[in-house]
Amino acid sequence: MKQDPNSEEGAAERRHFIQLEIDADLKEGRYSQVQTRFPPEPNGYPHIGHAKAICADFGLAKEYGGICNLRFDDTNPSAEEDKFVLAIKEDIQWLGFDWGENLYFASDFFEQLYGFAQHLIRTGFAYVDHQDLETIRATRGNRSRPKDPGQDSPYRERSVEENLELFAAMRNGDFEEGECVLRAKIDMGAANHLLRDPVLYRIQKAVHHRTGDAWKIYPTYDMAHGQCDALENVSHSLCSLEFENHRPLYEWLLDHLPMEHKPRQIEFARLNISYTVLSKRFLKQLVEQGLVDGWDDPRLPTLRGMRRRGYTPQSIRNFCSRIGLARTLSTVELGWLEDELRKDLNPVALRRMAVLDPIKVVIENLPEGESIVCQAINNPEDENAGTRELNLRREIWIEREDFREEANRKFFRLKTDGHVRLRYGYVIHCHGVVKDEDGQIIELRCTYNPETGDGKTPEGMKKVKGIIHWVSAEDSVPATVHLYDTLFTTPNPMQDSDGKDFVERLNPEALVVKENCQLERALGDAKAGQHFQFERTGYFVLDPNHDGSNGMVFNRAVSLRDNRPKAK
RNA sequence: UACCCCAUGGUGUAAUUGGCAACACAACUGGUUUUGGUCCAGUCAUUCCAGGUUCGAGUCCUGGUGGGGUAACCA
Repeated sequence: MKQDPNSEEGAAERRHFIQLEIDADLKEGRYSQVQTRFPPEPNGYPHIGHAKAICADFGLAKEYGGICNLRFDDTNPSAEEDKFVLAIKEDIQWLGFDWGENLYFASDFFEQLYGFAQHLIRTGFAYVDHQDLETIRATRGNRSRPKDPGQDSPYRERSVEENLELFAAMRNGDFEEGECVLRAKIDMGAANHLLRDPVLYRIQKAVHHRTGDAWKIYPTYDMAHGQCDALENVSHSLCSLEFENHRPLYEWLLDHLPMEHKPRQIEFARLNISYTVLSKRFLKQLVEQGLVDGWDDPRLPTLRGMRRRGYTPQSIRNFCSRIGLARTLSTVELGWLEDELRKDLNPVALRRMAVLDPIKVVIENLPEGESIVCQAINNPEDENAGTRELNLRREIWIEREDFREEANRKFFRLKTDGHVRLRYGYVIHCHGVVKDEDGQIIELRCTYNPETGDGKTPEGMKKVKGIIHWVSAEDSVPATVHLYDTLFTTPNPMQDSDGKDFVERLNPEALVVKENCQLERALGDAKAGQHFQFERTGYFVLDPNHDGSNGMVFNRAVSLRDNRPKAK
């Protein structure tokens, strides 16, 4: 068996910068084992961008024989909900990763984090500030003159006792939201503005999805994240590049707190994919404005959307391994995702015939009531998949686009007075076209050549190049098929600077519904989530959201690669 | 504007840490094929620019240019 150097198994050869850093840390004894964590905030549904992080966090832990925790970063109760905790867990498991016993919530650490804050106050590194939000922002630095130092808060030099008392009062609910915050006392002149006395705790009286109203104050990201990492014994805390300038603060807090264990933050570039958006904000907009049918719409790059569309966990993992991990901003071609799915499905998906846009063909020399049994191969990539029988009958369906009254040489399917082979069947000849009053073709009159079974070309006959799929009318199962295309019409919908809203770049043909499809009989007992290759049209999955009460609905996960030259 | 980060083919990543620019995808050409699929073979870059160090620079240094992130009581 040939090994793909980009597959999960073969990836050992090429090491990305994080692997090299971990190698060095292990070699120099900075850490004795690798411990990572995936830290989502439960405020939305994961998408393919999260899959990159999940694969990195869980994948690296596995590779080094370590552990990866799942930690919910639930420090902002007004944004978070329990349903997202469930959804995130579900998606991670679907992707094929398992946190086992290692499930944490930042909210589990609230008491300890409170103690850390008291420690900072006692050591003179934190104070309660009564200035309002605008004042704090303004005094941290002038945006047009960022080099000027900020101004100290008038409350900056309060006594330890007073700060301790006020902080306890904050916790107790004695203050209203916005009345005061706890700030770190670092350096109001720091070049990195994040170090200009950042806010550590703020008052929020919202109900937390796990701790209810037990807390009136909540730690900020900076106060919570690194400390949770440390408490969980995380060695390598991976995050995206936007947290880069939080790293000095991450380290400052760890250095000023009584911690023996110091995790290390390493940032990598987040994922961009052409023709789609990977930003929670914009995805949310599409869902809320009803521009797509919910978070699991197969057009969306959400994990639940992709799952419903027919993407496999393996294909997504292979994709993540193929794109690698780096600090360079990049946009991956959407085609890679499709490619990985085809690669995953091609060896295993059973072949079936399905006519998506049917046109009737009458085979005149095949009498009514008679049928010819044809042996069809279930999967040419897998002998063990066996064969099935198809009945060729007088009336069959073929694809409307497989017939042209006139066409150039590059079109080698059926033409008037031309020949084409029915897959696993016989060569037919078209000698008549029946149209309705509007000129629409409603039927083709053909004859079949009995000498052409089993792919044979009789002596003296020109070999027929075109082969098309078909379904016998009497045996067919009607169905609806959803065809998907890119969500947007341009590769960088968010970056185009033509002044238009990205919504205007939505692709109206991202979903095309085909309602009168005719499937071969074997598809009648397809199970939800089962993948098929419809010959010549793509890979399809039975939509799990349709129970079959209104007929079957198949989603096209991805088309077959299409190399056809443009035929006229 | 300030701080930080990044720059290798159409795309994404490599380059034994200073030693013949590699892999995959796409594209193009051909071959095989009862799927215009799969599979097979071939073609496709003087590493953003300018200097410098060196026998030797994609890699190190200096200066540009371009792109990105941040400047929240979100994460």
